[in-house]
Amino acid sequence: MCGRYTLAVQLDLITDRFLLKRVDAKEMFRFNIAPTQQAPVIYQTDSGRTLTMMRWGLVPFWAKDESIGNKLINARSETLAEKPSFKRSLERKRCIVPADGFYEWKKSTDGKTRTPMRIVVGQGDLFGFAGLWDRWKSPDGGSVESYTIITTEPNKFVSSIHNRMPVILSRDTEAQWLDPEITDPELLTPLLVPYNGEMKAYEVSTSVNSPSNDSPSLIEPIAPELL
DNA sequence: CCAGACGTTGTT
DNA sequence: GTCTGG
DNA sequence: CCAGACGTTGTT
DNA sequence: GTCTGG
Repeated sequence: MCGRYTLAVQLDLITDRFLLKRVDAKEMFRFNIAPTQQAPVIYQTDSGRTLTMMRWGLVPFWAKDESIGNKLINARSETLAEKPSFKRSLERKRCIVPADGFYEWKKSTDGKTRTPMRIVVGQGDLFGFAGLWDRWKSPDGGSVESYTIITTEPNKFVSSIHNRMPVILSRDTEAQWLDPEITDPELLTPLLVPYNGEMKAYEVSTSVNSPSNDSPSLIEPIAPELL
């Protein structure tokens, strides 16, 4: 599944790649985005595609407190249309989560050790995860925007590393995913399929294990060869 | 009817 | 072992 | 996802 | 808010 990812690119590149109309975020380079942290998310507004910072871990609008978000960091594509926590966001609050890589921990055959791998698309291209978001009003009057990343079964490449993978939207389905006119789950879930383009993966340092680490060295290959 | 949960991954 | 926090 | 805590009474 | 279980 997807519990860590990277976004180490210039904001201009994100703006160009996703045709953004508004950018409500500062320049940043992230090498270890972890649940509960703030990260950039793209969603559709009246004025066009907007990028804004949200908390990773969905807090549905009806939640009594924020803590439910700690559990809702992923949503299974196979069932999200039926889940109370995701159903409404699927219809009305879909988003794209920009990234340039994600981490999966590959278990050794004996199951005793887990090796972090960084997986990238193409030649390390910028891409978008399929996500859902929501806005939660806190008792003190503030509001919290949060998101979750949708998962699916792995494609052939990722299956050698892990048994789930995040949904990476193909470029030509991104507009449909963000289109507010589309609200029928039957039209949306077919977009949530395993990525079918080229991917690469390489081993990285276990320094990535700790969410408090976030430096360029985390994405350096520690083994000389790409898979 | 009301009360209580609302999730995933991974492991067994 | 299981839950919480980042 | 992984890391780190997991508790109470009482005192500062 | 909405669904499931008692």
